[in-house]
Amino acid sequence: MSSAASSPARRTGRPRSAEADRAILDATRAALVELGWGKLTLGDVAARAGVAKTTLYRRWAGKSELVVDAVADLFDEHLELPDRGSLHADIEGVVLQFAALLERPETKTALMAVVAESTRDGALRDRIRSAIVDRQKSLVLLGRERAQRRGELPREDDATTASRTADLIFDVIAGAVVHRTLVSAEPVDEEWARGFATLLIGGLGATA
Amino acid sequence: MSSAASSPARRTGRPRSAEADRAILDATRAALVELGWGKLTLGDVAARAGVAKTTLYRRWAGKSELVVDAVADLFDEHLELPDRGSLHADIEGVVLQFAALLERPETKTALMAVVAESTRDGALRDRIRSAIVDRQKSLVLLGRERAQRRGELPREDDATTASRTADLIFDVIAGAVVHRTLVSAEPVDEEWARGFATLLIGGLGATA
DNA sequence: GCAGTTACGCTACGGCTCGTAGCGTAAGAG
DNA sequence: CTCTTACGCTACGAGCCGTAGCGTAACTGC
Repeated sequence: MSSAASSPARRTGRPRSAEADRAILDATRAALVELGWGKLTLGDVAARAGVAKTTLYRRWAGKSELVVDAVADLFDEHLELPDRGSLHADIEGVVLQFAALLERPETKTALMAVVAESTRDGALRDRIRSAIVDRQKSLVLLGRERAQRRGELPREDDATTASRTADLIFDVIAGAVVHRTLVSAEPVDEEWARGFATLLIGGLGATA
Repeated sequence: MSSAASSPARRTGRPRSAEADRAILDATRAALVELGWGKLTLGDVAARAGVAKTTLYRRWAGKSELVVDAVADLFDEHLELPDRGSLHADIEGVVLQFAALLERPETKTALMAVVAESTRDGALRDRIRSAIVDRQKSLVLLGRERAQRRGELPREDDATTASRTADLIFDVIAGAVVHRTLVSAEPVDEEWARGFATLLIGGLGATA
């Protein structure tokens, strides 16, 4: 999760302070809330964390990488999806789950910014994918599996098309929530989630 | 469109050079392609445009405002939707239309960045809405109207719920395309557009 | 204990971008 | 021909970036 390379056997020398890691990530989130992405500076984060600026640069290559890790923690803690009994209710569940994370000021201001940076930085894009996107996606896959067990969705025969439609559905769900929240700047409340789930399950005909 | 205030009667003094406006916006798009949002500097844009930096600052308050206007021009020129005869085909049309704009390097790197900034700047959000989002939305509304004339969609009785579902559909379409392009970083080709249109019209059941 | 290794805090620095001020000049309006 | 506004140019203080150098702290293995 952090930038620390996967060095399972670091035998010698002074170990890196895990406390400093926590302090830096906490400070990053706090600075995001107060200043937003644009005015956030690494010097300020270091000062808030009570850490030298050099320490911060020894662990993260830049602003983007740091912020990805900082918000990834939130996705770790707040993503779970209880079984609500039906496909419709489960979709409402994922939607409200995503929305709750996106409405935090930390994530709201940070996510689009790092995605924007990632259009020119493949490594950053991979980091975002593994730290954030894939964790959202797992919720969608979980919901589909449940629906298949309930008989609400047919079991896929071909693995390729199954994966392709799963990608499609994920882009539709996550995209709609993100667009509603950040572009339209309207709240994703229960009413909206209900309407969206109805649309997704039944299609345009079902909205009438 | 530009930052020039709506002063219909500017009677006296030297008029602002429209040519400079064009040069600046062209230079901004070129710089976006070469450098991306993050490394784009206003001084560089001014130099490319053959214009003094002060001239640029007299017209735009900052990077975000300038970039919004620069990419808004592209949305002006490239958004239209020929009647393809059916709702399904028209949806594919909007999707490919959006995607073609989003796949340009200028817009790809710029749109998410300004949206990110807009989360802390209401004026910027309004500017994005009127310059970009509303123009996309008009395509969706046009497609719905056509479908209603063809009898593929029912005419709405209540204006309030009609507007609400239109907003929903717009967020779903635009959000899915944006997410597919920028987050999943996969191409929006005709195959994807076909699958998406099928999903949107028929719902999850129709994908089987 | 003691040497070896790595992380930390601190200071300082060149380089870049920002956004503005001041000045003389260019271009239309009346 | 004068008034008014825009332009190009230069210069500037301010802030942030990312790194280097140094002495100190923490932990490991002999």
